[in-house]
Amino acid sequence: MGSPPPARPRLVDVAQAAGVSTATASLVLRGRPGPSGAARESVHAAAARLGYRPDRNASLLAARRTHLLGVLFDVSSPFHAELVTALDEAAGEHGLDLVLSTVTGRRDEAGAADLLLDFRCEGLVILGPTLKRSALVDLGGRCPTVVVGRSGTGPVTGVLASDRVGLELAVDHLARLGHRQIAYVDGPPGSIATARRRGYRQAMRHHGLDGEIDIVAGGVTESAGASTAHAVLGRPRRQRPTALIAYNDRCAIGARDVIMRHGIEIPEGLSIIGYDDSPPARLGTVDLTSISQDPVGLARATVATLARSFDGEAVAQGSSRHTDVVISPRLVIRGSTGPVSA
Amino acid sequence: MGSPPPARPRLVDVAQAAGVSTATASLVLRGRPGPSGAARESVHAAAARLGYRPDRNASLLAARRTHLLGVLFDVSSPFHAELVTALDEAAGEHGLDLVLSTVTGRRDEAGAADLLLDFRCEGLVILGPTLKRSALVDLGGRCPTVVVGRSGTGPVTGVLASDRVGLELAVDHLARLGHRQIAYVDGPPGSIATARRRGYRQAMRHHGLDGEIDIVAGGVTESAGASTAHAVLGRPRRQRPTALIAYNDRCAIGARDVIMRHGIEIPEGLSIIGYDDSPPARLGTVDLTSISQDPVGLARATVATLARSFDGEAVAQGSSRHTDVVISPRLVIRGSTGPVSA
DNA sequence: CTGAAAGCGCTAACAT
DNA sequence: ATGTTAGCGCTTTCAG
Repeated sequence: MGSPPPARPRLVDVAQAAGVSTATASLVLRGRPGPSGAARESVHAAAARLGYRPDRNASLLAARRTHLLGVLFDVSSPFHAELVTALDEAAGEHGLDLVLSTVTGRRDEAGAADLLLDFRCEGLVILGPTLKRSALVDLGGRCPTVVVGRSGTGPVTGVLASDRVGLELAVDHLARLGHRQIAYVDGPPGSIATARRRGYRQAMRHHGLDGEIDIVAGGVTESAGASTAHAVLGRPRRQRPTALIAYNDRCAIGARDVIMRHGIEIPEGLSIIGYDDSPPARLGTVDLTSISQDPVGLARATVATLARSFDGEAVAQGSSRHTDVVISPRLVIRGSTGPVSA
Repeated sequence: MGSPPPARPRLVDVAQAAGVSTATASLVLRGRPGPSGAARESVHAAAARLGYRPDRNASLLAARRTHLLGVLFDVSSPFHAELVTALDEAAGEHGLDLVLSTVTGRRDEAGAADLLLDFRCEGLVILGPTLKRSALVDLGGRCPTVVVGRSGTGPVTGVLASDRVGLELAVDHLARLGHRQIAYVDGPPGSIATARRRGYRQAMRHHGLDGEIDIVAGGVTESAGASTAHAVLGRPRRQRPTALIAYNDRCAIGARDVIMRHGIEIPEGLSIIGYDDSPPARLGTVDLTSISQDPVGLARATVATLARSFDGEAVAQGSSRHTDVVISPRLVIRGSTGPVSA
């Protein structure tokens, strides 16, 4: 199982071994200017020899800087997984580390956030749309906070990919392939679904397809998508769309399943576009064209926003409505979309 | 975005407001015996009034106890997600909290583990089989360590679900349904696949089905499963199995896809069992019978093992081979298995 | 350029 | 039962 902690070497030990004071050793190890040549070498040598690793907790207690970003996420979300990975990378470029916290049976979102605060994070990243607005504002009041994937409120900045642009990309792509009867499979009640639905309408109008606007009930899950597909396939032939844009990949995949079992080929008989570019969409067997929210872009923007807030001066807490950072999503073209059949 | 940290109240502040010493306040806040009645009340009141939250770092620096369990996991694994959730719950029951660390572009497994050690975790939980044996042994030497899902080595205890029992459950279930031609879809090279393959053989023999043992090449991914299915469907009818047990769910799902597209009904035409009871297996549209490694059971055993190691005396570092805790997996019956067709 | 010394916020002996 | 006093391991003035 493992031995009890075998007394880690401390800074004093390194200093002693290097024949300098702890002050000098500390400076050297953090690459601070001051100590020179001889000192640096012997300290580094000693540290390496002893296998020294600074005690993070002691450092931060003394320095009042933790270099920690707290991330509140949902372990079971693949999208969050990608974001976390990207955030870690981005954080690294700013000399920051991540502390992860997740909602579990014993801890709701507020509790998970408190845990992060207890670690004295310098910034908070909230993934996902489930935290209550009031809780968000509260967090924002205690610590620089960014919420990813939705608009910010009050002191909290939102970092998100534009749903309007996302749907524009999807509709453009399909229109270019000759589709006109492009239906949109709606999501669950909420601001994200609203934005996407609106984006769909707008994009259709841009293409002069006002008359073809066709919004069908859907949802978040595979089975919601399956129901939607049944509904659509139940229509008379002429009224069936030639392409479907779904609220998200899961919903698209559920629909795809039913459609294929109906003997309709994809994309020959029907084109499908999902949203999120999630791992299942990328499977060879699924191969779903999808809108990517560009997790790497979101992560970079998030960390940059946060870093700016503690490096520089406090961010202008301007009008409570325009504190968002909006990036563009990307269209990932795969095999589920093709030219409309003659 | 959020305000700069508004000077958290410290223990002194609480003590002062309550009119007691920091020592008393400290004891009260941690629910330690000593202070009584009057003191307790006023301290709690003061703490609540000031919104006091102890500084975790300072506490642990002083107490040399972090009450932290470090967990090294793969963010993109749904199975790990379940384990993390269950671990958190189990940790809570022992008064412990989790620190999560994951492999990313900038940090390999060793780096992620170092990060955990930097947080002064009292115990380490390694999920997943990818950490090198030598690295594992190294970690085990520095901190009580448990590896979940595979056998331990040297000082590291393994906590795992028995693959032998798992395959027994699967074969039993199918045999009870009348199946005899039960094929096993093999996994990738490695100890897990070896154990499952062996379990399959053994279970078949138990049922007197030695002659039916049928191991086909497979893999980890959906597309591996798809290839396997193609191979099996390419056989002459008589030689086709009536049931398939796959190395894991992903592989099972890939196979299922191909089989269904071949016009074969599941389970009427063929029964399928997966392994891991992963979220996709539970989808209504997939509904895959699967072997669950019982994440909750694994988590409980893991935390208990670790907790024992720092509460009690050092664990007997017995023979380096028998340091495993093995639990029983569970069979989760869904719609992908049924009686063999007459 | 380097060392001595004073904390960071808390806990734990040791006194009282 | 409560208060006083050292530290935990590090950073950081401030002298030398």
